[in-house]
Amino acid sequence: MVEVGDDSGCGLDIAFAVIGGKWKPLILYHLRAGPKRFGELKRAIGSVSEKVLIQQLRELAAAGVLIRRDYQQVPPRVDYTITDFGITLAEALMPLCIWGVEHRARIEATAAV
Amino acid sequence: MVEVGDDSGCGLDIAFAVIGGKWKPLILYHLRAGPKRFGELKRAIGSVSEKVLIQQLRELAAAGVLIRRDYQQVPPRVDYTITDFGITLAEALMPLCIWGVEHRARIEATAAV
DNA sequence: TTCGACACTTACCTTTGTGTATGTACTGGT
DNA sequence: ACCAGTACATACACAAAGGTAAGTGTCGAA
Repeated sequence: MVEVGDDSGCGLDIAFAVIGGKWKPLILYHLRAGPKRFGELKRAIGSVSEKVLIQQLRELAAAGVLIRRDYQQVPPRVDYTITDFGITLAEALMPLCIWGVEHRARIEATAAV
Repeated sequence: MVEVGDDSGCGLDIAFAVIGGKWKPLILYHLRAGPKRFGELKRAIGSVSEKVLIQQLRELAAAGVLIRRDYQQVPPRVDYTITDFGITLAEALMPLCIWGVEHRARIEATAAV
């Protein structure tokens, strides 16, 4: 879990305490469209390991941005739903999303891809 | 340097390829107000080490979000200025900043502070 | 009856990121 | 003569983050 650091004046440290984690922004992104099961998320993201996916889902749930719902069935059935609180975060993330799309070419040209 | 990963559909991977680094968002935040010298940034941020600050400044410069200006003086005088491109990124970061400020109390209560 | 799907868990290992400590070349102040 | 400040560089060390591979228990399909 990422920790809340020194007061930076702006709230960036707080935001990154929640979305800091390789796959967390992507998880939020995918959950905006509606609840997803663990396996669905895994396939949607692709290159994430099960261990880390679970771990980050739990941390996001602990922060209150999503909810884990267990249907108590066997074989197991679980899904994850974004909360209203989580939606506010996902929305704050959208401009970055858009920025990335707009500048993808430029950044890919710069970075050691 | 953070690498550009798989195409995630949204542009989040691109954005995080640029601002991924513990102090990069904060550097951008401080440079919005105008050019700053290395020492000024260091004092402004506080708990960053010189090594990492330089490193992240160079990476941000390589990505084109800021410019390093060397006055060729001795003792050395250098400052860092955000570019127009960098400003677009800093602006895309603002909603997260605001989100953090608004939800600071809630997150600090949740996190292991 | 063996296999895959489901949603995990655990132990271990590697990579990445960040920090510490020290050194450099030069100057201005005391 | 000595120390602080300037903007770094470099070697080393450490911790966190992420990945790999294996195992869990139950079910239904082949």
